[in-house]
Amino acid sequence: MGSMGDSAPLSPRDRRIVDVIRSLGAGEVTTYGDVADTSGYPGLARHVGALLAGAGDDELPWWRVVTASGRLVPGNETEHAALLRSEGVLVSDGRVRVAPVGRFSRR
DNA sequence: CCCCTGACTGTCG
DNA sequence: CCGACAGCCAGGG
Repeated sequence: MGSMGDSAPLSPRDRRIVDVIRSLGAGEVTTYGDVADTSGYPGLARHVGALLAGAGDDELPWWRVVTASGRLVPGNETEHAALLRSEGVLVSDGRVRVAPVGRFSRR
């Protein structure tokens, strides 16, 4: 087997999306659509979710990405909420209300 | 090439 | 505010 750090051969597009997600800082919450748009692929919000679903969370802060309405990952809301709260994000009823930084920060 | 699925999104009642 | 619906787009069978 190869050395450590080798991951699946992501396409340039997926690579770009992953890069954007990795650039998110603690307490910075954004949306699937925003990630897709920032990556340069508007309209691929669903693809972002599919990518996170199949990617390893070892180096990907998947918890900092939620739906446009603030909904957390279905089936994993408890863990998701815990991770967000540990970064200072206000989560209520399985949904992000306010985050220190990002799309859900105070307006 | 056709059909179905999905960690999405905006609109409508 | 929330559920139902339709639109959108890539991936897999």
